[in-house]
Amino acid sequence: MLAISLLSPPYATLSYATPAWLDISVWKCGQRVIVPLGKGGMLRAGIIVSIDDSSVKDGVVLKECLWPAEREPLLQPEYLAMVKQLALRHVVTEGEVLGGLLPAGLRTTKIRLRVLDGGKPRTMAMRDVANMSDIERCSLGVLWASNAVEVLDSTFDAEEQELCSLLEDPPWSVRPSAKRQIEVLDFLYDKGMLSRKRLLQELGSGVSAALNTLAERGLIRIGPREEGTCEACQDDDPECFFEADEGFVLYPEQQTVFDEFSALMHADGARSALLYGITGSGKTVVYLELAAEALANGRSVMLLAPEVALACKLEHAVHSRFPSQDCFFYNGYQSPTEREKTFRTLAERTAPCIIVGTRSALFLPSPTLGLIVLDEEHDTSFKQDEGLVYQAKEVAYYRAQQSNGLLLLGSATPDVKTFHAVQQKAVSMGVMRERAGEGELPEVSLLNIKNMKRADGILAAETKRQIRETVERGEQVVILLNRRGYSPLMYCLDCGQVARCPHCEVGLTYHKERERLICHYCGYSVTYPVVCSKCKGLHYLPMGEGTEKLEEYLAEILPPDTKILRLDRDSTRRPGKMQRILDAFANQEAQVLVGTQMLSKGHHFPNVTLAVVADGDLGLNLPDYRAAERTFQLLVQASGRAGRGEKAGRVLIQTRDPEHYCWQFVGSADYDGFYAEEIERRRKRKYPPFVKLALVRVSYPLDWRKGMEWVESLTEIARALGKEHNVRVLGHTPSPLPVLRGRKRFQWTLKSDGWVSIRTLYYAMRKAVPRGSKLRLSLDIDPVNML
DNA sequence: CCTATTAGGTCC
DNA sequence: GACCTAATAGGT
Repeated sequence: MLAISLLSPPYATLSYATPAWLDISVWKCGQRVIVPLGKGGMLRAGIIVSIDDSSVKDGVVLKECLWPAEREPLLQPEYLAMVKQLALRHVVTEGEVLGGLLPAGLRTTKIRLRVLDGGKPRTMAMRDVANMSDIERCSLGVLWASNAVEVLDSTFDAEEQELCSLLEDPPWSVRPSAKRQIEVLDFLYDKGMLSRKRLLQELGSGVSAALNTLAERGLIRIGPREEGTCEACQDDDPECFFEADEGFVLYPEQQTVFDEFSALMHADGARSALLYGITGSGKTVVYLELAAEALANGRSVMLLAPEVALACKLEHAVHSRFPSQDCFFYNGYQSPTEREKTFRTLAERTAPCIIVGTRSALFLPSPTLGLIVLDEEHDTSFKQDEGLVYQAKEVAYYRAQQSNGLLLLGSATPDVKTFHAVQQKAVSMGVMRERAGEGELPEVSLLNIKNMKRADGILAAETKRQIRETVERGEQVVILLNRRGYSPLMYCLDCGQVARCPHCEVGLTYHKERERLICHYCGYSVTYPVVCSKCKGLHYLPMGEGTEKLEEYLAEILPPDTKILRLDRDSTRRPGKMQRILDAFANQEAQVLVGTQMLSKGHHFPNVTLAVVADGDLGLNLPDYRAAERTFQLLVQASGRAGRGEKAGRVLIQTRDPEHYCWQFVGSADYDGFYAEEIERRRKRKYPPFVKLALVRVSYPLDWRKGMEWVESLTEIARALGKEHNVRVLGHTPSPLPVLRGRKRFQWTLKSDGWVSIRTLYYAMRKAVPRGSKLRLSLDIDPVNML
């Protein structure tokens, strides 16, 4: 009997009989197989998770497993153990975990068998095999046993390989009457690079002609991805100053830390360590030297960064340091084909190698890992909170432990939880407090803008003066504003109504370049001007500012020949665009760079002497116990942007809340001080790491009248069980975004001493909801994003 | 009383 | 997710 986890709905683990048409030795744990499901005999792909002869409960007649999708199993027992662990932890099925982890090509039933029995080669789909008589299947089984049948993997349609990407930014240079073309362009702008197939699927096959026209006129490119180029940086990174083929001379501080960690890596048992090094202290060099050591011991290395661009930098560094070493690059933005290829290659590989990528790379099968590095470990991107929920740090910890390797977390502003673990002696720590280059830490000053009127715009007079002076000196300025678009609120001048998203009840953001109002939560958009839903008026007053407006405003107040660049999600839609903007700024083609927080991470501009944080409080008012931590981390990272060259840098932070406790520490980048204060607050208010905290989210369609009843009865269940299991249940409360994508949303906050009781409670709540209900329930263990 | 729609439950 | 079945509303 085979226990098989299905890789698509219902994602259950079901038992199947071993069929007569194949020898029992064909079936192996971790193997991909094709099975029938339901009365219609639909086909599903699954993974064998165990093989035994225990029986199922009475009345269930086992179906037979149809055919293996491969001869040797894709997944090793350790991998399956990890999947099981994740499923238990997040109270989901193994099928849901596997379905969320495997590249699309490894989850499909669309494989074909090729029969080479001496006659004319035949190929057949799995459907054909299912329709055969038992006798035919048996003879096919004989051929399989004699290796006369091979599996042809779902060669994706040619259309799947034709990737469409934009070559221009909005506004589009097409006739306004070309509705189809505009539809395609807007869609690509929103979703990024897409295959022709998906495009036709989503927009209807009617857009086919529009696609061709656009390609001909050079507005889009259709074709396979160019080999060897990566999404984020299309050419060589100017910062790759690593000498090929030899190690570095480490600074004394780096050497000390390296020696400590190297000893740790060779020790036995579970080991995790924190590399606490200020910005510019040269953490990457330490990672690479440790990697060299792991490889020398015949063990593989994983290097993970919070986002693609940073992972890309790491990859360049790896290539320079280890020119002849196999290095695999993996991230969620690669095409399914590309990801599948890497997954398969690594599943078979036994020789040590280096894997570089973002959080999703953590789920690649790999040869025994000696070292896993999470750079910028405090970054919230390491948590996936949509679809399959996981915290990369925990998965990394598990994998490191499983393979007896070292987990190394690196940051200048560690996660409070991680630092607490260091204090508890659960994690070792190495400290680097010196900048490896010349640069001195910048001088940080706060600017109180509490009394500034809205009409004055977002920059205080003093800020404007400093920006102007810096530009006039021929130096560069970086300005951070965590709000993209032109203006986040549009007031109707006739009735005072704010333009809102019909699906989410949040204000629509005006994007001037595209002449559109856009919902930043669900992507809904309408062309501007639009009639007011209440009074049918057409006159709006844009209130508040986003990066687009700030860029425009700066052009007005700065000398006319000043070049200004903008870096946010809108200006970087096209592949390679982000790198081009960063390069242009690094080459001093512009004096000012305006951007959202994507700018604060890891980039390095020697001539920047002033960094301005336009709205320092933006994060502080979020309904999240980590608001202060987040703000502190962001601002210290941002401060690191100024003064990385020879000239001294200054950082100017505008705030309406200068009394807040986090500012005194931001100024001197005093992490230790901040930590001491923050941990005391958490102890007093009973927040993690002193309790386990989870969020149960629920949502239902706006028009479903029974929804509220259900939520109320779930609260009762939670309360009753909470008392019994010593879990504090707060809620139900409307989510911070009470309506999203046309669904009403509520949440419960659960606090407890242990995860087990929280899971028990959630499990009971979910059991109360019938499957297939309009109610969607999900558990977020240790949420990173309270929205 | 018949049929179109929908809510609930199962899939091994 | 797709499909089957039972329950229900709405129409004749």
